[in-house]
Amino acid sequence: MTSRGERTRERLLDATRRTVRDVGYAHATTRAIAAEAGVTEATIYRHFPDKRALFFAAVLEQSSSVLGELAELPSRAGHGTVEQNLAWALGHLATLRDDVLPLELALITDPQMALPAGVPLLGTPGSGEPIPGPPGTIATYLAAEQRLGRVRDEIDPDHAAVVLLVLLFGLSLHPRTDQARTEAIAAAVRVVVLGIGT
Amino acid sequence: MTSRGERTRERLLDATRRTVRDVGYAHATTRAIAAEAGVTEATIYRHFPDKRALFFAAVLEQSSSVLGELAELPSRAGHGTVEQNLAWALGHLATLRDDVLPLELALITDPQMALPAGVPLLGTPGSGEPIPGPPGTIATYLAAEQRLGRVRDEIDPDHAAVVLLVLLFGLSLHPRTDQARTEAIAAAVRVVVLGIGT
Amino acid sequence: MTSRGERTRERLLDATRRTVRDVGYAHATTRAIAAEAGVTEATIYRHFPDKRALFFAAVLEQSSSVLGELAELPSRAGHGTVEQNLAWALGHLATLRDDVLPLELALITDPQMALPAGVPLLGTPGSGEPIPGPPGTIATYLAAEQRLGRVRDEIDPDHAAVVLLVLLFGLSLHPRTDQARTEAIAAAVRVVVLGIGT
Amino acid sequence: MTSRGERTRERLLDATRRTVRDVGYAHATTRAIAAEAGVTEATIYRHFPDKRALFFAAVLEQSSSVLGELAELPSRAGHGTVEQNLAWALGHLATLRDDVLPLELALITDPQMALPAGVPLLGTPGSGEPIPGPPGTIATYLAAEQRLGRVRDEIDPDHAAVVLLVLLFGLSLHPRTDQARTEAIAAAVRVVVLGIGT
DNA sequence: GATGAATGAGGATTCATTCAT
DNA sequence: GATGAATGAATCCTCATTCAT
Repeated sequence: MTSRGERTRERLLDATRRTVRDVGYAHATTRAIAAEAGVTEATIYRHFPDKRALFFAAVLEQSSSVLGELAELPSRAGHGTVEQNLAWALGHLATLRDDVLPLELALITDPQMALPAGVPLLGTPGSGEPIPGPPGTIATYLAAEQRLGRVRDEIDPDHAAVVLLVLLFGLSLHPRTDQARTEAIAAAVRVVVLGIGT
Repeated sequence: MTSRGERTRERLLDATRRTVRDVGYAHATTRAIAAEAGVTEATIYRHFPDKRALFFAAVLEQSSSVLGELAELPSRAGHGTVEQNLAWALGHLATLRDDVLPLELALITDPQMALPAGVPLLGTPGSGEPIPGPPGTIATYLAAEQRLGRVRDEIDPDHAAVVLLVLLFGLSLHPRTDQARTEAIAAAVRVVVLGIGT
Repeated sequence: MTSRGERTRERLLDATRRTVRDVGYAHATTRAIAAEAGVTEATIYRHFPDKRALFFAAVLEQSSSVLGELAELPSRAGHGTVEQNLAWALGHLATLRDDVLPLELALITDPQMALPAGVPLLGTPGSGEPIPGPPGTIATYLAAEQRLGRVRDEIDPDHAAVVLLVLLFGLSLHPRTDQARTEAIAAAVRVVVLGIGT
Repeated sequence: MTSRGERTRERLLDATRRTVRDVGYAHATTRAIAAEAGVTEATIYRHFPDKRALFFAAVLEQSSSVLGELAELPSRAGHGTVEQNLAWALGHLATLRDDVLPLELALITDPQMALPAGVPLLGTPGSGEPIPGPPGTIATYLAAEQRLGRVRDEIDPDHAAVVLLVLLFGLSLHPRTDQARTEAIAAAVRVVVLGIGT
């Protein structure tokens, strides 16, 4: 039985995501968010220490559920086709991107906006250690498929994972219907799996 | 002979790009830009109707020169390897991205910030008409290579072009040294050209 | 047998004095005080109608005990030296000042903050009627000493009392250790008793 | 020929002093000051980096002229009576106090409000080095009189100077007419010069 | 008796923009 | 052609206070 505070907090997180989606990060002011949530600006500050914390919470909450499901990707190695599995994974992540992208962009764009530990959605390959988050999960999957002979030996799983995620990232920037996006993702995945060259 | 006004205008455009690069779009205020250019804020409004116009001008000016050089890509079809040509094209575009990306992101992120006609840096495939700007140029090149049998028949040049550009876009988000970036681009292009699958 | 309410009230008064002393009047918010007392802000309003009332109570409570002891000063006339007696009185009042000064200053400084009747810590001489509070007590003492020939005839006891209190007030503004303060008071009293001139 | 900016700056400083005097430091908001000066709040920030700077400027400007005149006090040693000279000096400083006191109190009261170097109106004796500002000037004067035999040998000039200033400080807290204040100062000075004891 | 949640009014500060000079 | 001065609107955030539980 969620208390009143719980519910307000949730309403604020929802309102934050909605507002950012609708008017863009730059115009997602505390005023706008409070109005969208049907509370006063001051209420925001009863639940979050400041605006940044509100935004991060809005992202993290949304991320964790999606990322949880993504974790099963490596166990799909050997089942279905590589193309299907990757399309499934990226399609999955795409739903996350819609809510998370604007903030991610703000994080990337704004040097003042430092990340709190965690949330490495894009990740950096080549650093040696196992990469956490989506890049790592996808790389692990690709390595598994490589062992099964369903992915070329020349491919570096880490690099390929980043290619795929970056692809998704870019595709997310084009607003589309869900239907169209699924297809766009499928097409892009096919290009990467097949390769362009003969 | 460039008049004083010309020179001031140029200084403002430079200052705009520099400021956005350094402090991020969100903090690229008229004050900061004017200071960087060594003029007063009021001077901005002598040369541009408002802040948006200043930013668009800053992007367009930078773009046109780079895009001009890109135009020769299709004529490279059949010469060198496909991988080399694509790496060259993307490497070329990457220099542009550095100056232009933050603003592009702002444009994409901020609904209030509508594009003035033109400047389709990413482009949308599947709309039928010939696509202008980089996506079109790359698609044209890929189609030419396809006719020469150096690109698979199953590939849709428009889709593939977007994949490549989006890839570049994503890679631009990871700040790196020029050296490292060139390699990252090369690696990504190889993945796409070879394909992941066996 | 102090009830829970009594104890909470006392904790609030303590917390108020402590908070004002530590962070200054301007930053002694209801939030800070409640936190210091280990209760919720709302609890304050269960015990006091508003913030002003809390502050006044915090001062009055502290004052009354000290002022009670000061009342015996006049009866010291003729005993010890004048200098000793005055140093004792001012030293006594100094302990009060520490807790009360910041609020006194706020009262003096802030026109909106009207005094509730009573609490005339400094008092105004020359108004004819017997002066209540410390100024009156000290004036009474000085008059008694005057009659005993231990204080000059030319001295107006009322004026001299204010001089002494104002002195104390001023000395209180310099934060010092207890030790150092006692000495400072003694030195100041000596100056006033001896006189500067030859 | 004072420029428009000069005049506005002056108006702001005036408005600051007036506002603090009228509504107290706590209620001297940027809004109130701007209104009093007949400008917008934003105008304040064209002339001063922040509120603190505005307040300090308002004090310093007022102080410097008065303090300049005080500098001639030591040269009065030997002329007139000690009592007259001290009354003149304190009377002089009193005019300053009216404008400066509320801010001084704020400075003293608010731990967060650090002084920018300078403006040591009260000063701390006993630190050995020559004391700057009013305390130092008065101490210098007293020492000079001491050498002339017009001030007791037992008196420590530094301590006595602080006593006098602190006296003034305290007296300033009682709002009075100029007439009444001059008399109060004279009476207080007489008490200190004569001494209470026989 | 006390709390957690909510709020309205107001705080200092910044921004893009205008205009007289 | 450029500037110094000014502004209105908006920003994030805080405070004293209220009320249902």
